[in-house]
Amino acid sequence: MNKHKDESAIEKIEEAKEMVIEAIAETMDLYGVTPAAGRIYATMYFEDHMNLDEMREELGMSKPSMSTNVRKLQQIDFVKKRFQRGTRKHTYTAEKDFFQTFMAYFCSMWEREVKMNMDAVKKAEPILIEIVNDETVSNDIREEAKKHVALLEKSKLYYHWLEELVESVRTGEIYNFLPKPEETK
Amino acid sequence: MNKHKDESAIEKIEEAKEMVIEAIAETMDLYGVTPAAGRIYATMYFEDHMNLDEMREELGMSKPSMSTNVRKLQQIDFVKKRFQRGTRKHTYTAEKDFFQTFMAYFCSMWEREVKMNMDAVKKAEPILIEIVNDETVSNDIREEAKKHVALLEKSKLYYHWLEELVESVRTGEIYNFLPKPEETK
DNA sequence: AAGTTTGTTAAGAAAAAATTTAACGTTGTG
DNA sequence: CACAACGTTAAATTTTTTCTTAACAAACTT
Repeated sequence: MNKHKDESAIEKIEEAKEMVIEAIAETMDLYGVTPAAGRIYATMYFEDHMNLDEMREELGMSKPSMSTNVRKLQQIDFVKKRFQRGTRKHTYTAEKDFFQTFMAYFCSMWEREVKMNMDAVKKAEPILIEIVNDETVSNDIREEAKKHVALLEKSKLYYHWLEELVESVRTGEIYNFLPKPEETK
Repeated sequence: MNKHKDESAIEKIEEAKEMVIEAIAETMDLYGVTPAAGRIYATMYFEDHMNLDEMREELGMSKPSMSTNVRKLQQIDFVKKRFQRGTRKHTYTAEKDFFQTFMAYFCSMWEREVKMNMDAVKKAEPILIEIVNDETVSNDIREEAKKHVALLEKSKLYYHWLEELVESVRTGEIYNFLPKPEETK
């Protein structure tokens, strides 16, 4: 229990953390955030809770930059605000369960994809179908419209499947098919 | 079959296509490409095949811009180069099967996430474990290291799960659990 | 073999995004 | 009630990314 040993140990812990932090930050572009936001999340990942000033100090960013980045992380449910009465100094906690972050992010993105594209398809398809059924229009044009309708029909199958994927992730049903691995004790 | 009718029909087809193109382009940020690249893909989606000049004309972009954007789309397997002997004018086809694009993109991204983070964990964890087992180090420091080890252990469970998800998407096994919807005929 | 067409690379310009400093509102504190 | 602390917004700067013009290399044509 000598002081020198302790200092060296602390250094090693920082080194180990830094490796993981860098990896997380680098792969977090998949979740649509900048490396800076990734670093913030990864830093919080190793802490129970932090406030903006602690993060600013740790990462050397300005306060507004922290503020906006943390908000982005909250929007994708990677970070939650911890409620604390009697003080204005908010603290934040990182979601440390990656199953949770996976679900939150991809479900919301996939849902958005389904909604936006299905909305467009629902508006576009009737227009095309009307042309297909209009016998006063040249055949080759009607054929083209028909091809497009077939394409949209096929795309709808995918969007429905994606909807079901979202549902099974949300409910946890997917873990019946792909069980979470056991913790080796 | 009069000319006026045909012209109006062509206009309507363009209008319908435009709706879908816009939606696809807008949601394609999920796949890490710019709106411009999204527009290119979405435009090709309605065509059998196109060459760079046709796209440039359609979208009013410069040739180098087309070239780089199409390359990006090829990298994520949304677009394939069509082999054609005897001419230098390459033509490209969009992958129209969204199940395919889903698989190509997410599997490759998830694999990258697993690899990078697992590599980091494999390097960082032994360092932490050494500290945990070092009895000459203060208890509170060892406790901290222990907490981090537990965190990394938990993350490994997720990465293993993600690996299996990739595998089941690649093999198509996932469709046993979540069948592709039937085409309504 | 010279000329033309096609696609890519290089360099510069334009556009977009992120970051910082400064100012502001809000809320707890003395 | 005035002051201080905290977080957000606004405006301006810097940085990064994207796009365009221009020059280039490769390969087909005649």
